[in-house]
Amino acid sequence: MVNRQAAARQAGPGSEARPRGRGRPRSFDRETALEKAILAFWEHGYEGTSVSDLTEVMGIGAPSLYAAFGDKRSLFAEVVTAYGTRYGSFSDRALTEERTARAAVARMLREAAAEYTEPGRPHGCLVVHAATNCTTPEVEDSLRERRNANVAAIESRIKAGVAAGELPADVDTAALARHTGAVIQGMSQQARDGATKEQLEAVAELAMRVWPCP
Amino acid sequence: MVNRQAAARQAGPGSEARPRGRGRPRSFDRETALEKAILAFWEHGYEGTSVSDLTEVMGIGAPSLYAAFGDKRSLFAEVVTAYGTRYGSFSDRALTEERTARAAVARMLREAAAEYTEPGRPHGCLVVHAATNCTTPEVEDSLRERRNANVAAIESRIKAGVAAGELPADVDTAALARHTGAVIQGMSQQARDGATKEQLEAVAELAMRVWPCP
DNA sequence: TTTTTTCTGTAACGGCCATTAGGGAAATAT
DNA sequence: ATATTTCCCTAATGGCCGTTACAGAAAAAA
Repeated sequence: MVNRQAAARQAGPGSEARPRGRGRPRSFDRETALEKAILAFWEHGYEGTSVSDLTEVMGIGAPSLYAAFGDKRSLFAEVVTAYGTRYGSFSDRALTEERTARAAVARMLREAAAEYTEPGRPHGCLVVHAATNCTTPEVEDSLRERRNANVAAIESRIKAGVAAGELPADVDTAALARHTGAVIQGMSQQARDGATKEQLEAVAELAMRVWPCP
Repeated sequence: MVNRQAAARQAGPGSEARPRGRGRPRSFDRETALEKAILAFWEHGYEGTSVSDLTEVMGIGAPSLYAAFGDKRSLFAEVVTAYGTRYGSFSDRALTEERTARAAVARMLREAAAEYTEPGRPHGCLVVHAATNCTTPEVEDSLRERRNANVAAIESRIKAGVAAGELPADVDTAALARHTGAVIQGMSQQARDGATKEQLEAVAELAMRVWPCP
């Protein structure tokens, strides 16, 4: 019986290159299914997305899901990682590619305004919203650690800026970093609550006024 | 059978004064039970708190809960209202009691840092976190409306400040208000993620730098 | 072709969810 | 005292949860 598209036999790009096994190959593209799972978890959160929801949007049966991704927890873990590389990388890029700490943070905030309101996909940030009030503490903690790591990365970039002489030596790097993290997370919440790209860009621009004069 | 404390016969203070009915009075204090429900929903969110959890912390059976508060939805609605008056009123007080818009917002942010990290109770704001990724859209929307109403109240106070000549007439009141809302919501998230009162106060103080010089 | 391996679909598992029916207990009113 | 009203406890409801046994289909290897 072939009631679903039997496309992409060869295990889509980016999948762990299995040694071309002997049996029947899976009939769905793993990466495409993972993308659907990302969107579902992004929009409805970890507990708001049932396995039933997942099998529906991924277009596969429950046994196929468990065979390809393990249980719900490990699928979510993979989703979070893939989200980071596919949708959350703007943050790291801003921090590494800009010449000054100030420019890095300004770009990070400006791009967040666009990313969090991009049409055709869920608003806001998966890492901020997908595991709030989670019955499974490990899941909630995993995203909390990512958020705190993000703040730490911002502080580390700011410290580098201070070391480079861009900023006064007495600047409170920890407070500046936490402020940036709070603004980003607040922008994500605002995006979920209906704020537009332009409104968030105005917030981002305002937030940069806390920096010492350039 | 009397296995629970039979205190507070007279329907606690603040309860809707029933006409002193004829039958057996309820054996628990409604306000105390409601307070326990507030704490439970505050910490674990609407869907993260089961009716089973509620009956346990409230110290009553499920039928008593349904008789006294209606179903889970209406209990949550009452919880949100009571939370607003018992724990969330600092915001309105700051907006109405201070002489200038700037002082009002500064106090609001400063007090949020303390409220959101108060020991002995859940961190952060119930309105921000208790209905994220909710399977019941009405519940999620009800808190969203409260958040947006809060931003609107801030903007209204800022506009009054402009009208009073405290601020330049060309200030972007909407952006300033949304920025304040985003910072508060971000502070709430940071409090949930482990930030201390002092760290949040530093964020609040930084955030006030976006205001035009006083 | 036959054999072997893996995937897929059906259907079920126990467990927790929110909610409530029903009977007996408790307290007031008479 | 009895009658009346209301509450509380036990236990159950149907429904969805995440997960998996099982059987058969499909494709590769021999």
